[in-house]
Amino acid sequence: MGTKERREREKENLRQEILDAARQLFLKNGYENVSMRQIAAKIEYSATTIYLYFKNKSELFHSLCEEAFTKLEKELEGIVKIDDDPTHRTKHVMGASADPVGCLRKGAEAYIRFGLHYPNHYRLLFLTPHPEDKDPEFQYQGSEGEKSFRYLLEIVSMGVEQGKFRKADPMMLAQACWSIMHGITSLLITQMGFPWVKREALIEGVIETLVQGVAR
Amino acid sequence: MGTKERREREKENLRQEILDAARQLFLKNGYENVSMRQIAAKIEYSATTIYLYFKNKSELFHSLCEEAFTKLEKELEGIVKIDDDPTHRTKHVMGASADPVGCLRKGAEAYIRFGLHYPNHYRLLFLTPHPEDKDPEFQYQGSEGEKSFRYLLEIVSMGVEQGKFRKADPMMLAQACWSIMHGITSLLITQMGFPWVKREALIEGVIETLVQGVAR
DNA sequence: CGCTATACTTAACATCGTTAACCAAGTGAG
DNA sequence: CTCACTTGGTTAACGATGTTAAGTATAGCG
Repeated sequence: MGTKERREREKENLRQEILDAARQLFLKNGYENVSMRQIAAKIEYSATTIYLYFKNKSELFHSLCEEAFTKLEKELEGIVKIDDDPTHRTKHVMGASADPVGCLRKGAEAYIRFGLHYPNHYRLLFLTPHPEDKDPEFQYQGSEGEKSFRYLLEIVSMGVEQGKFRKADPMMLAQACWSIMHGITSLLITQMGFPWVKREALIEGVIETLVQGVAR
Repeated sequence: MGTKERREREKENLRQEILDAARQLFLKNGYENVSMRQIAAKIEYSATTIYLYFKNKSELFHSLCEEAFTKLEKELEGIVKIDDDPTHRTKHVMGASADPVGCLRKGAEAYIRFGLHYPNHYRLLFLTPHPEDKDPEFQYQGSEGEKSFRYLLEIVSMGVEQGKFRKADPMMLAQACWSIMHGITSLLITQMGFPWVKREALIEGVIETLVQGVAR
């Protein structure tokens, strides 16, 4: 009677194959330049088969986004340890003696490197307009993206609390920090024709500006 | 014998009509969501006529970009006055007594407001990938975008020179500043579903971080 | 008047995302 | 065992895209 489960397993297999093929193509060519037919060809199925597993191209894309966010989250997890209480009402950083400035610096570095290492993923996550994000249907809460942001928020909160960061609303400050990290990451990805100074120096310069800007 | 000139004039007229129609549509719907046929319909010509005036959709789009950059340039011009010498070898800001910190603050504010006021223009300029930007054919020098950046570079150079900004390569610092301005602008445009704090407070916070970060 | 260059259009191509209709194979019931 | 139904896949098609090739009307000049 394991036939039902076998079917289930095979279905999940194909789903993964689609995701793998789509990820490869999206990463190489970018969202706009890969068609459903190309993805289908890569796994040797007909194009319409994909629609049996994903509502449309956008949903397929979003699945990969969540995946990318998880990757980013893992990356940040190594830098800050968060202890999430079961009520989901408060969170606190492990080790009150941790260094917010150092965390911010390393977190920013990790974030930027992540974006530059997976430029197409990053593009998908933050540079491609998602029309449905305005829909009430779409909710940010609980998404993988939210979790990543919480890490940053924790660092900033701690910094403000310890008096090491400029006195300001932590949420506002965290969003400001994010926008700064995002600025350099996205520009380096999209504006490849611009005559940038040496990349390492620029990244270091931005991070320095960020840290100097929020620390007191 | 003015017929030749009249023809010329009429041709230029239609070119402008195309640009006007395209601008309106691009601004309302974004690059990807407007077709050559739609533009053509708006001016009541056939789609192929556009190709007599512009090589393709991308070139049409680039023309509008230059236009948008000019707008931004004008905006910045009001804040900083630049005196460009004819040799194009050196530039210097008028009034050595000018305040770099104040200029940076006002410049950043103008930049961000520009992006938020013309979100689709901004998207076209900085958020849409331009494949041809990697081609050697495309050169950044002399473009309208370069001129805008030069304003920023001048402010920063002056700041460093006067010892009011952190001691660092002015070009690097200017690029860092730009990336910070761009970060908040682009995120506010693209991530409309994110639970931002009050917009004014956030912008103020980012600018404050920027200024604190580069000033010494 | 007739020729030619100009300005524009229609038709077509290849490709896109997506839907509808179809088909073959496996499952379960009588 | 057989018949109906479900499952998982296909082919064909629709409307739309950017772009090119071929055709047409018109206006100006000899």
